Amino acid sequence: MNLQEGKEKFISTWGSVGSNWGINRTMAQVHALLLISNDPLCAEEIMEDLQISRGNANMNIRALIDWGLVYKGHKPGERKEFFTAEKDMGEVIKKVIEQRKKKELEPMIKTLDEISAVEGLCQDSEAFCKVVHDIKLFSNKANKTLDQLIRSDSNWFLSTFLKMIK
Amino acid sequence: MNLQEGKEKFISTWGSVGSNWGINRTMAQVHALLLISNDPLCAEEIMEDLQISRGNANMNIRALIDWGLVYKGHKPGERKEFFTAEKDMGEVIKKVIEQRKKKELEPMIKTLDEISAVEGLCQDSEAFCKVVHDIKLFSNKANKTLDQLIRSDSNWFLSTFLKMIK
DNA sequence: GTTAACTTTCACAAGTTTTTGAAATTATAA
DNA sequence: TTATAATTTCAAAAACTTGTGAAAGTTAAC
Repeated sequence: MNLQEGKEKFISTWGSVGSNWGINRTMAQVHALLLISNDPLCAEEIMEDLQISRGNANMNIRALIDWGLVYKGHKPGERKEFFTAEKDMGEVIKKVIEQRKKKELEPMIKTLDEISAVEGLCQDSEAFCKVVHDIKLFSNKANKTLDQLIRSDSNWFLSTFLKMIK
Repeated sequence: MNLQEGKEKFISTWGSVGSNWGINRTMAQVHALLLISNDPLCAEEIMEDLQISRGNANMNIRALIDWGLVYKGHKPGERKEFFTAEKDMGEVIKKVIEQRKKKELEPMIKTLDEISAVEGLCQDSEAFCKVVHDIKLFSNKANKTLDQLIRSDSNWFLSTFLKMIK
């Protein structure tokens, strides 16, 4: 495998990993391309490199910026925008967690609270009562911890995280 | 909200949570239905309750059994199979982690190792070299830790996990 | 062994998500 | 300003995923 093949492999692997984390394939590929690029790239270069349409490139770059995984920049005298990836993996993980927390965990907690409030839940269905209780317990703790992680400094976060997981 | 509405809400919420964890919507709904049921259910009952076809029910029950999230059982004198969900949330989390580790983390580690072996990687592209190194570091540690979690007793796992995340 | 109840399979249908490309909009260098 | 390079939008197309139902395959009670 040479450098070029390595880059292609990295981009496609990161693409499929991403799609298991709520980041669509192209979005993750754009991120991967920027991650391994020494210099900022413009939309044109991204389209060219990944062989995708202008609209697709734009949408996914925009989404990456929303997630805080890509930054927009300019070069003096140039009109077009140049993009850079967040390369600090601690930050990348934090940003992804933040999005998933907001989209998944928080709505689930809200729903579980509503369900817990149902009259006679625990009289009528023992299994249901217990499951709701267990998941609530778990997700509330997870929610608090993730908040702390998100708030923490990224170096501290990654090193603690790596230590924590041994 | 009454009990019935609560159940429906739980099933649909669990369905959408699941789909962010590599479990398709129907598969997660079947799991949810079995989770909150006091007694084992047969295919017919699941089809009826979730209003899905026989084929669909069968495929998803099968997949849940493969993942270890649902168990097959029999009632004396009855020919058909009855299904029960794994209700220990520690086990549920372990099983999901196990699958994702196998499908995502392991292939990624393999690819990163191949890429690291590329001649002159670090001479030719500093950014690429650094990113591959960082991700390798992180994913190898994560891999080892997840192995330990998967191997550990589920009560120990959940309580440690809850403590760990504060 | 026969039969009927139950499970599995699979080609096709329906639903969902992603991508395209051309037109509309915006922004800036001259 | 004006010309034009660059970005954004969006409806339609393509690709992908999931679901259906009827037919084929199994299995166990009799």
